[in-house]
Amino acid sequence: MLRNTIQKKLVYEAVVRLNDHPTAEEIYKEVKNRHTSVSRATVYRILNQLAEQQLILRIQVPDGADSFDHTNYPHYHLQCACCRRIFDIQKIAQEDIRVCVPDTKDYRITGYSILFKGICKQCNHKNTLE
Amino acid sequence: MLRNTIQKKLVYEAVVRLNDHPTAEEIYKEVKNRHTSVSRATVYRILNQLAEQQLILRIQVPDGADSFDHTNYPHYHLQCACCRRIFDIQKIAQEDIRVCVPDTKDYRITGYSILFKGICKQCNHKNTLE
DNA sequence: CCCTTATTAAGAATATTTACTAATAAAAAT
DNA sequence: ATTTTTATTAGTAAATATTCTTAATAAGGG
Repeated sequence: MLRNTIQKKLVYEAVVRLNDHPTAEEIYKEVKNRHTSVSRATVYRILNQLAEQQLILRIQVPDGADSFDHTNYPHYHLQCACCRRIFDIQKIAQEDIRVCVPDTKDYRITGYSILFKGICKQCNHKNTLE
Repeated sequence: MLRNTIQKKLVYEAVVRLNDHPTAEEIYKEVKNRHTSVSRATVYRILNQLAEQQLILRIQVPDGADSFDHTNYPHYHLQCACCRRIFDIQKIAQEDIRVCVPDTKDYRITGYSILFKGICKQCNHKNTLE
């Protein structure tokens, strides 16, 4: 059975506190600030465990380390091609991505991970010259 | 300007030949079979270049190396939770994932990458006990 | 309180990818 | 066709990201 440890509490709280889609390394540093002895491997293992339990969400990023997100409400993510950061974007509730693939008796679809690509608000406005 | 080299031809042909979503390492080995002197770094660089040109597609996989795919026709990908392999799944043409996020003047969406999770045909049938 | 065993710290190891450098070769210019 | 320019390459080192290993610790059931 899973045990509740100080380390798990610290990692989860760090993900919630850093609500800017932190990487494992950033979470490690944040945890380290409060509890110096925590090991990097422990943070990685706990992040995997929390993602497995769906208490947090793992975001695959094409160029670099995975990001993590506190899943408080359903939303998508956008990676800015310009500044490379990850942003939340709204979800239209009634639309579900699963309607985009046909039903079948062969395979079963249980979920998906999606990352939108584009230009964020700041970079978009910055590049508009006027 | 980009140059056409033997190495690029070999890498592209290997991706087309290995139509099973090979990793960079698998592509490297396939290329190596035909042209021993090709370097691993060259294969990685060319794969990045081809993906940039959208001649091939990069598939981000949560547990391991990226996969690549010869983009002959539009389709999605499914990773089997059981055997971990990547499979093609059909796309319903008239449905577009972009309708799932609202329009806005703030950010711009130029694309997305998606990976469905589930159970593939073989694993699904194998686990059905009868 | 004791026992079982999940969890941990620390660092080594692995996996994946990119950077570096001198040599090579594609294709533009002559 | 020859020269020139510079993108590309092989080979290796290095960087990055993550997991494994091991002995020690501690959570939580009995």
